Amino acid sequence: MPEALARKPLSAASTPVSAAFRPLYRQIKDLLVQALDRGDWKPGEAIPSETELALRFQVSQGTVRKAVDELAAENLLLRRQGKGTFVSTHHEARVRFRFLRLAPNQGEVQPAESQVLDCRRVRASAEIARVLELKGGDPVVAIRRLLSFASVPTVVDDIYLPGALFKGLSAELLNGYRGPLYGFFETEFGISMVRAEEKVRAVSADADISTLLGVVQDTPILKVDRISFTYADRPVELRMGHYVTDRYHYRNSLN
Amino acid sequence: MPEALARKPLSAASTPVSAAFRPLYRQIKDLLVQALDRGDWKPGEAIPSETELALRFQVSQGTVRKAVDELAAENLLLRRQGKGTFVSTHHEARVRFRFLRLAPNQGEVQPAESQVLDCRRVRASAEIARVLELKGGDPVVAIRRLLSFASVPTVVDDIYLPGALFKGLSAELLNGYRGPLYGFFETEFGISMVRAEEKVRAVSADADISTLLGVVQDTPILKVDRISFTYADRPVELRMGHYVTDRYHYRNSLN
DNA sequence: AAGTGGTCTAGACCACGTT
DNA sequence: ACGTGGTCTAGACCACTTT
Repeated sequence: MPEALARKPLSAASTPVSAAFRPLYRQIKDLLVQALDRGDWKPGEAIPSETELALRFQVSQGTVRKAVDELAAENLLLRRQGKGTFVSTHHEARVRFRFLRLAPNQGEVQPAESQVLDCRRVRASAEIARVLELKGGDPVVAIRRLLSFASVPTVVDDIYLPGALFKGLSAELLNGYRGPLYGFFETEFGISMVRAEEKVRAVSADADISTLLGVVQDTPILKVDRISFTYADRPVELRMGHYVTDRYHYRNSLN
Repeated sequence: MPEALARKPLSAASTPVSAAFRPLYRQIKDLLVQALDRGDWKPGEAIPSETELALRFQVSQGTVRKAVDELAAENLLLRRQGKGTFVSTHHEARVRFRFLRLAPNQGEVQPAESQVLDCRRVRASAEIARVLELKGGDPVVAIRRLLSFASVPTVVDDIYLPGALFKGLSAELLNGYRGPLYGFFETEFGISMVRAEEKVRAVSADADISTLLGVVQDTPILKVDRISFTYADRPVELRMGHYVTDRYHYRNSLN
């Protein structure tokens, strides 16, 4: 990790043009993200203490604090008073909750049962290549899975992953794993999902989907198209979800 | 505005039990929210400067800063370097964007044309009373409106408001107003929508809705049930939206 | 030049969890 | 008792906007 930071980036002598002014704490934030991206500290682990980081970067503790504050606000880090600051992991209900917006109309959230129906390696279509920032024809892993709650089929997900990042991924591996998919990706492939964008639409269930979900054809289905990003805002997953929303709904907060 | 703040709330002598420890900046934050709720400063106006507030509350500027930081993060306030800190208003595209999640599949966001179809005063059903924290039978304003983009009908909203807060609201008034509904509520009734919770489902268009939206019956419709809250987390609007999502989608970010 | 928010520092002390 | 994050302070200086 580099030590000396520019306190006056791009504004030394003649040009006080601060068009690209970048505060110290933001530079430190970037360095921390890079470290996370490199895997210097694994999900679930503690990062060095604030005083330690302050020493390392040669800035005051308050400056490190502000960088960490922002990363905690973005949910990349998790602060726990008295214990330390930890790398977020999908092996926590709290994080999982942010990525599964489906909630029951009544009662408590049930754990989902996941069943992988298909997992094959294919070549990226133009559309998928564009979204995942690959070249057309690049290898891609295509997964179809069914999520059930209390044995009621509720979600069919079609998932596309860059083949280069998920070598050796198979239906057997996936079905042998208990727990959230993103937790699996994290521990088995070192890929942390950090953020996602979703587009939600109402569509009709086609023959395929209606069969899998056990509903009559043309039942209204909530279609959720998701692009997930890892640390440096690199897209690493395209997911098309089909939700039955008679007993469940997609929850959202507007702030 | 009260001046003296408890620096050690509920933990004076014998019991250092900080079960209810409340930092200074949070107390100040609460005072600021109360002031906003009272309407001490109107949407769009500047609040006093940080140094002014620090003086007023008898704390350091940094403590005021932290309170304002949180309110800015929650979008109640808007900081503008060199100019001041302003009360958020729905008369800004930036704020409106947060509350209208519908975006076109292609092209830029168009301004919506709003047409109020109905506005009447009714008595709250048990369900509506529960959500709006009223008594069953309390007066409620019921509005039905149609949103169109480039003359294409796209959204039907059924809106319910507490009658006591929206006296004199009528279809004429509503239709005479250009701009976002929440901006209208803000300037005409002093009600600021600050936060909302939504539940999204896929349903079939019934006869009513399909006619209004110009689609065939049983077309899949995105149904968006929203509860909006004003400053002290008081619910002040129940809204049931019906979106046609062939050319538009509901966008969302997972962080 | 003056006023605003934004950054950075250094230090004191508190709350929380672990040893 | 110790180490962690959390709060609060006071002061210096920077960046941005307006006068």
